[in-house]
Amino acid sequence: MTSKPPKRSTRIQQRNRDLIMEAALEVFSLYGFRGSTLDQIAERSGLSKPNLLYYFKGKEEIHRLLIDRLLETWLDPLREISAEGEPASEIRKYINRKLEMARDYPRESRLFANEMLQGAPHIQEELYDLKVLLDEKVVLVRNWIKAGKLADIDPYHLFFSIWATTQHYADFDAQVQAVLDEGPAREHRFETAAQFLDKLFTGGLAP
Amino acid sequence: MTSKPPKRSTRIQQRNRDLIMEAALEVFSLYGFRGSTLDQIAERSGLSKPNLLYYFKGKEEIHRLLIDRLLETWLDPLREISAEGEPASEIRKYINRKLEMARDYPRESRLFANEMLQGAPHIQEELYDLKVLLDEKVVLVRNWIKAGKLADIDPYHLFFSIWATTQHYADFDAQVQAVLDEGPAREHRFETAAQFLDKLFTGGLAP
DNA sequence: CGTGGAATTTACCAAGTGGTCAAAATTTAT
DNA sequence: ATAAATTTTGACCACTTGGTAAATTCCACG
Repeated sequence: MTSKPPKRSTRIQQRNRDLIMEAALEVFSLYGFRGSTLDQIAERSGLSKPNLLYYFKGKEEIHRLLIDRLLETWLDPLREISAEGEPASEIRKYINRKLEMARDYPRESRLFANEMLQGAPHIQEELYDLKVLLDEKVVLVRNWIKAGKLADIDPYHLFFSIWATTQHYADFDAQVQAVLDEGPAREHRFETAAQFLDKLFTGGLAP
Repeated sequence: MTSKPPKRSTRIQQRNRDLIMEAALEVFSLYGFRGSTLDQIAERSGLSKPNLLYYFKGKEEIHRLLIDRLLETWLDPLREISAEGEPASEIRKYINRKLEMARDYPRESRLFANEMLQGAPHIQEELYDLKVLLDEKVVLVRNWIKAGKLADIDPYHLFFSIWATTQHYADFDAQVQAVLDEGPAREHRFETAAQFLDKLFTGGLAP
């Protein structure tokens, strides 16, 4: 009955868990769950395979923890959309934050995309949480529309289009880079994208 | 030196090759190249694994043929954008065709997405062909802008946004369906999407 | 028919896979 | 320093993987 002391994790545990998660993110985001191997993760992390499995129960657990960690921060920008702000600027802010995330965390975006492509087998619950939060914001947008502050568009598809256009720069980066000439066009693609999306949505959402 | 007669393929060959390609599309589009197995493809096609390999040299060849076939038709809508037509309606037509393809050929879209997520390792050449064609259309759009028929936006990113928003409904269908309430909203998602995208781009591209 | 090529199956690899286990090495606390 | 706890490794294992070879069945044709 005596519960053992909290057993706080040591420095080594912290470091190695981080190393593994980092390597796993790299691998899973590239090949998806089924296409990734523990050997790849082991090599990238600099640890041996049995050593990985000393820190995590198995491949599934590593993947699940990655997805959990991802979803935690993924929805932050959506949460921050505020009913108080000016509609146009709230949406612009949201687009910009999403675009920054695509730029700064492309692997997380690809991990998510991989999961979606496979039909989201591991995150049905989390998708429900997303729905609840989204429904809230949809009401908010509907009110903006009713108040004549936004064009009369379908809010769900508005969010779809924002997700699609911003995450595209992470998920399809290979295509984006292949198509843009090397040099400034390629290098400043995120700035140009920000400008373009700003114009597109500003014009497209004006009442 | 005597070249053998053309050796036209039999009915059985035709049928089985089709069966295999169909099954392979299903599997590859879900799991990507590394995550898919010949056994899965064999099972789905109703043939035995050695029988698959009687018709194709190996996993790589099947995948490559699928990608080749995909790219052949993938660019058709882009090719059809005409300098003669009205800018706004040409772009609207393009968006609608792309959306129809996402609806009718979601597996092809996901196959492409999988390839992109992994950095497009197998289709660097084809991406160059895409770039050539796209550059052509970019000039066209630039002329429309110069003529004052379109807002002054970056044409490359315009195409990125069209690709992203339309393919989203195939690639992220799991998310789209999870978020939309079951019933008409979910069932008519492509019609609603068409309406939304029409408004978004019409408004966003008006000069 | 029956026979020669086409199609299919059976029985296999060798390499790669996720995972286990006990022993060895190392770190930590006393 | 040394015992205890933690960390790491090497040797494995059962199963899956892409692929092969030979034997067998099927089938169109004279």
